[in-house]
Amino acid sequence: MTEILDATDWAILAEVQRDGRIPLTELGRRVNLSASATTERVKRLEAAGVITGYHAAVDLAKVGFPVLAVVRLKYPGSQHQPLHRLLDERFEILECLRTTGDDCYTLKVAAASMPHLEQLVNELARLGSTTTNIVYSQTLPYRGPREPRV
Amino acid sequence: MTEILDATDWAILAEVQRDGRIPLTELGRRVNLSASATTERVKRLEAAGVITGYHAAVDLAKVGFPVLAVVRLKYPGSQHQPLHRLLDERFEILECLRTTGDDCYTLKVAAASMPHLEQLVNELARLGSTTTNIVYSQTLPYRGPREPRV
DNA sequence: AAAGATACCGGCAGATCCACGGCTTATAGC
DNA sequence: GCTATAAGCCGTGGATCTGCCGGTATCTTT
Repeated sequence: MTEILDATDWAILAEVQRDGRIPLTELGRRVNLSASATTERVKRLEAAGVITGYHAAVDLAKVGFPVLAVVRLKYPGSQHQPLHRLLDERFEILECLRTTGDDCYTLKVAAASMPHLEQLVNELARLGSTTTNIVYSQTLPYRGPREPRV
Repeated sequence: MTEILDATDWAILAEVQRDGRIPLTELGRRVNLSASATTERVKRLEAAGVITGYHAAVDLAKVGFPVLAVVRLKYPGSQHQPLHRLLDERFEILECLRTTGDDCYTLKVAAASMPHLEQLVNELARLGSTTTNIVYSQTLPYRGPREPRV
């Protein structure tokens, strides 16, 4: 892996990010490559760690978590174990980013109801001071990276 | 669709969220179902919109975006078109949530370098006042929902 | 008790994946 | 200029998986 991606690699990434289950022959058709050449490209991208996996996306509301919130957590000391334990226990915490700035962590939390969210925030508030924002809507659902303009 | 998920459905969701390319026969083996029964379950989940798609995950740093930041945007008026145009144009914006609270939008932004991030924040700052936090690390990368404790 | 609905299983035809060897092009060294 | 090596691509064939079919067991409905 020359650590550089050409236009074909980016085209492959765009397709598999859009549809992770696209057959290799169809993928090859879209990027103008044979199926076997496409296979080699994909395997190389996987082996290099560029593609880290394939995952199904699940509608949170449809599985009983209609409430989504962003919680920022300001940590007084440097005790990280309690947070990690909470991440292990509370599956309602979907994502956790450690950031610069006044708030050390930014969390994405799913809840079944407002009381449920309140309870989750209470648990987080035992670790530090929290700031909670409810998500109205995903204006832009997560999308992966694209090829930069040249 | 009875609009309710049983334990087997949740087991299927857990597996396909972990590995979106798992063959149906192997999936069936893991959830103690035949391949055809598994197929029907998965199709039902897809048709009901519970599973919204399958996507490859890409390592941002490996494709040239080592800098990740959370930008909160406070919007003075209610002009949403400029933001939507920016979302269409700037693929470096990976996600955008509209939230309650002082800051109307929370964005996740990927950049190739600090100057690049600065430029992106400058563009966002033309729309409103911004608060930017650089992401040190993904303490917990996004994980999907799990079955609630009963 | 019979009819219907639901969920499951097994089997088969067709599609897909995967590993192999051969072909072409690019590069380096002599 | 020529050869050796490597990288990338292609086509093929066997193994696997998927999609569709009918059949069975359980539960509900009438």
